[in-house]
Amino acid sequence: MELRHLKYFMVIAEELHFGRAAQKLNISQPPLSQQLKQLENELQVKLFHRTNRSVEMTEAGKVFLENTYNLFNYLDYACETTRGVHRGEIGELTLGYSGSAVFDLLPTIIHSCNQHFPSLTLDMKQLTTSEQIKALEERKIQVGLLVPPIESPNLITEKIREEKLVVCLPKNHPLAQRRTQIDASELAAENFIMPPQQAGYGYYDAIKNIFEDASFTPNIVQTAKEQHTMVSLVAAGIGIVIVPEYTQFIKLDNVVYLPFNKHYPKITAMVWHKENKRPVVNRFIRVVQEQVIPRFN
Amino acid sequence: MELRHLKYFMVIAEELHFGRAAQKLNISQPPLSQQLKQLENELQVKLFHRTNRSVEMTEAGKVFLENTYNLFNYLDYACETTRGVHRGEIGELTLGYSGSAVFDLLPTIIHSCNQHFPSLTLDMKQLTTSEQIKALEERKIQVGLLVPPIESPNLITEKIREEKLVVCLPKNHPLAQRRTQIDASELAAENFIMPPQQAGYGYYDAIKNIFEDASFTPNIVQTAKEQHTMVSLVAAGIGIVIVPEYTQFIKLDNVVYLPFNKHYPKITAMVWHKENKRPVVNRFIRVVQEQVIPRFN
DNA sequence: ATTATTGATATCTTAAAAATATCATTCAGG
DNA sequence: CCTGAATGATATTTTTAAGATATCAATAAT
Repeated sequence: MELRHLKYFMVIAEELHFGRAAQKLNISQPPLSQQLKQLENELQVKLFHRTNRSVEMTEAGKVFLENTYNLFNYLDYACETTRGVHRGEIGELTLGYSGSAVFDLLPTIIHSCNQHFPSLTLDMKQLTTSEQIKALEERKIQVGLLVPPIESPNLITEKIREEKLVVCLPKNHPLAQRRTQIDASELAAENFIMPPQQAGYGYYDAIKNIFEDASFTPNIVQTAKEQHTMVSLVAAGIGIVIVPEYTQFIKLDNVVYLPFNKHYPKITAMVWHKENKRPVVNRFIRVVQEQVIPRFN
Repeated sequence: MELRHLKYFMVIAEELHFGRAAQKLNISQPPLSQQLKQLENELQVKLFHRTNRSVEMTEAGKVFLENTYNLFNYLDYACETTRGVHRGEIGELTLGYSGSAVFDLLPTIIHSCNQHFPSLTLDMKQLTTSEQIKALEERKIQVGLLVPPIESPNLITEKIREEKLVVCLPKNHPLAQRRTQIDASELAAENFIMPPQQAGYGYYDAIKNIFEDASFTPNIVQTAKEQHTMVSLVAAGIGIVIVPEYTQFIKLDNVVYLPFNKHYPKITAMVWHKENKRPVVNRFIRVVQEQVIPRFN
């Protein structure tokens, strides 16, 4: 059985006339009779009662016709879905993101995808930069939002935005009263909370760069992975912490955020695997490039 | 696109190797490559990534494979259903029946069909004999259970069973005290309730036959279509009525049923259209012939 | 009785599927 | 770095089967 047989059968069923059906199919009548006969032989079912004067459907024919229509509809649907996947318009991908993307970047991406990429199913996983690099290599996630630099030669990095680093300190801290810009050297004597180095070099190095700029070696009293944790430790008076500016969305009663008098940037980048073969991933990247990155620059 | 393309695609997807897939399909490798290429061209979608060393599915290919499996499953189902309809194993029909079939015949038929014809959907309509004949001619019902004789040359009749006619009279009637067999002539002076003649000749004639046998002209005071109605009228003292024996299932406090001292039969028959083309109808008739009729004889 | 209509059949033609032979690329092993 | 095995693609020929033409048989309308 081939789809040709089914197509011919449908047209005969529409016309109930072999001659007209053949015309509609741009073939002559005899092969049409033959093809239908083949179909009936294979099914072992007569699909039409036919005398030399008239054609009418059998009960079984009616049922088979119904099913044939469904089959072709399903085939159309299957082809369209497949094309959609090919063009990257349909599909799912897993996005890794570091904590600092939660406040503004992630909502913007989700919103843009809802608008420009409605048939994307976006799974999301919060991971540190190093976890993301591993996950990208292992194809557990397809795209990561993290803090560069990254080493891997298999991964492509594209900068999304730059955040200023700010200092977060308890409200009752002497510097907090000033409510003005801070010079890094003023922090020389402080106790610092730091992100763990193994979570990723980018953020860690951006902070270390500040210390180098101010020429002092910080006194590190605690490490913490999550932004929330770090800010809570500040509130508890354990020490102070340098965070990207959007962490200011975390508002606690007894912490304040103050800017530096110099621009210390922390970069957030989108990263993906060089040898990606999934169209949906390429399209997602394009949507971020075209819709999201411009809003942050 | 033809089913051949899809079959080939599935085997390539299974093997991920053109040579082995071709072997499995009993064709050589080059035509397999070509057919797949045709499919990909028609879809405008690459279904496999292939280097000269390896074959792997694309995202779109995976989706199309899934759909292809579904398509073939559906096709199998469609063919099986169609064959079932052809053999008369699947389908629905409408059965007409006269009131007197309700008590024993109809339940037996339903039970037999549930057992021996489970995928039959049986619609049922209570109709008089004449209504059934009309409905059979108009193909509104496919089989009827009625009281012969019938005239139409297009209809085939087969006797199912014979019932004795009995007389139904009020408990306080003088004859009711006897509780023995009645001679028809004893009823000469009674008031009679009769079925309307236009409901069908069979039952009416069977009763008329009794009057002729006893050589009197009955005094008809009322007509009624339904057995229930007739018996209720007897209970109300309007008159007496002659009914088939299974009407005794209708038990009212102040009516009794008495047999005749002669056998006055009423026949119930199965009737269907001579030019029936629906396999399900033939099969139903066969089930009744083989399963139901023997139980009543 | 005659003719037009309609699906089936027989035979021939053509298109396309499949086979054969060969090529290009790549990777393994020396 | 070369050689050979593995593998999918390409070119060409062969075979299969779809389709065309001519014709028939049966039926219904005139």
